[in-house]
Amino acid sequence: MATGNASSVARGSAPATEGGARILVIDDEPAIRDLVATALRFVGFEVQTAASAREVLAIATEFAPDLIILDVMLPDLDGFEVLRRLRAAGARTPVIFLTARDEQEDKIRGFTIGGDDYVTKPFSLEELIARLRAVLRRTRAGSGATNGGRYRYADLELDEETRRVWRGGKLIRLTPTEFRLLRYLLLNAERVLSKEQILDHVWQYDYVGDASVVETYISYLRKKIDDREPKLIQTVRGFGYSLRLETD
Amino acid sequence: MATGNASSVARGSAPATEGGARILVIDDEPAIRDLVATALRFVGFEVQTAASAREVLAIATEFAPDLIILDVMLPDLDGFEVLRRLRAAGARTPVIFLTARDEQEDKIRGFTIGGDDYVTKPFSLEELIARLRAVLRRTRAGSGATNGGRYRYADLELDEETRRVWRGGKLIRLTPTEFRLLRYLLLNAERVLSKEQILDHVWQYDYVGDASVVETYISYLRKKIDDREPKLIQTVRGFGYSLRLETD
DNA sequence: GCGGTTTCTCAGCTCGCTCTCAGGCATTTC
DNA sequence: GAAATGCCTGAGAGCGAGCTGAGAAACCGC
Repeated sequence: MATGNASSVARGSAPATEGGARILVIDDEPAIRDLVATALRFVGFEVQTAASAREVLAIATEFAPDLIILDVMLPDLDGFEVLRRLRAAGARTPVIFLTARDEQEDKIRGFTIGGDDYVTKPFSLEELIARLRAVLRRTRAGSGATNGGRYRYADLELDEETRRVWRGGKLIRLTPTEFRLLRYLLLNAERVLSKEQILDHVWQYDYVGDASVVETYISYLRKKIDDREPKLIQTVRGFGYSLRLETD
Repeated sequence: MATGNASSVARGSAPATEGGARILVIDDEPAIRDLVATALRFVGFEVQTAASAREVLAIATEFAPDLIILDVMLPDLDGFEVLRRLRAAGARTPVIFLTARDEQEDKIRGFTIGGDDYVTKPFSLEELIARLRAVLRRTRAGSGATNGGRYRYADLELDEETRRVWRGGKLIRLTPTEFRLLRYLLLNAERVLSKEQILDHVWQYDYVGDASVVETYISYLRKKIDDREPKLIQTVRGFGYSLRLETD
């Protein structure tokens, strides 16, 4: 089988629902801003960034984003105030807040009500993107038959809302990390993913430690979902892993 | 065995009855107005808002809402007066009053003899939405087979009108908070709900304190309704809780 | 006001989850 | 064939999420 053929897979990591939705990312730390922006662009979103609250309202009008990712702690204005002004201006654009774990919970609460949501730093890209898709799915509801955050490959199935996973119709219990890992593999089915890529997406961005955890978790997943034929998780020696049917 | 299809409940947070009913929300506090509007939109209602009594009559004609949520204390006119004028103008639109706990309750009672109702601030969204559905159900009666605010999952049953709960035909006594929590879980059966989501919906909007109360109440509920097989309340470690049969 | 109920906090405990590490197997390279 | 490298997996340490009992505080009905 030809190497470098993984890219022939059109589906890749951008489910049809993406449709090049526009995302506005606001964070004053360039590292985070770029990390998020790059990751989002890579999976097919159109991304605009800003470093301060001041710019948000103007850009929000001009760029007309479908969703805003907004750091709570900004140098000039507090994220909640930004949301309030947005809403006051009549904008319904859903917002996902980025927040440190212990920034007053009570203030953050109250944002899982509408389409809005929040993600605590440090996060994993997988988790952020999953949340983002969930919000987009919800706010677009009514546009009819959305697949409801359900992903499939061969006889493997994953449901985002109920966080359940089936292999051949049989329910499988996964731990949080196993779930994120499998979701990442599934969304990138047939692609070869390096251990570093996997670490970058599935683990929190501040994770320090080597990539051997990935091996361990692949092993866990294999025991749980790949204990039967046909095997779905393939090792690509020297490169990484891939979720696919080995057709040769 | 059919995977996870035990639910007779219209899943998701928007029961079929909603049918995009139009709700007009009047409150002068932007925070409350937005909170309610967002939550209602999210569960599938069409929402219009206003900040003062003056606007009500005009909008009520133009927007033709199916229900009005009306703060009693408004800067310009008192909510009762608004209702009086509405009725005088021939409008039958049902009203739910929002009122502080100690605004003369007797006065309120006098005004809620029709299809109307009232909710005291601070309220929980769960409670407001439940009341609202109840009023709509009543005023729409005659349109035939409404399920009468009765929700079911497996052998668990909850009656909105009588506030009663059965497990396997046996009546269970629940405290108010336990009831709201169970209702929220039931209306979102099979979904995984985070503790924060639960707090936002089931507890009063001004609750400050951490999410560990949720754990306590889950524990209470388990003792009362889940003291037998099959277990219905599932912990999804690292995410939250879910009401469902674990079919494995 | 009083007794009972309900709500919420807290601390101790348990157990699940995460991650490290080491020895073994497989594959590649020399 | 031997050595080197890459990957697999079992064992186990450490941590922290979640469970629950106890009790303080608030609330309610009379």
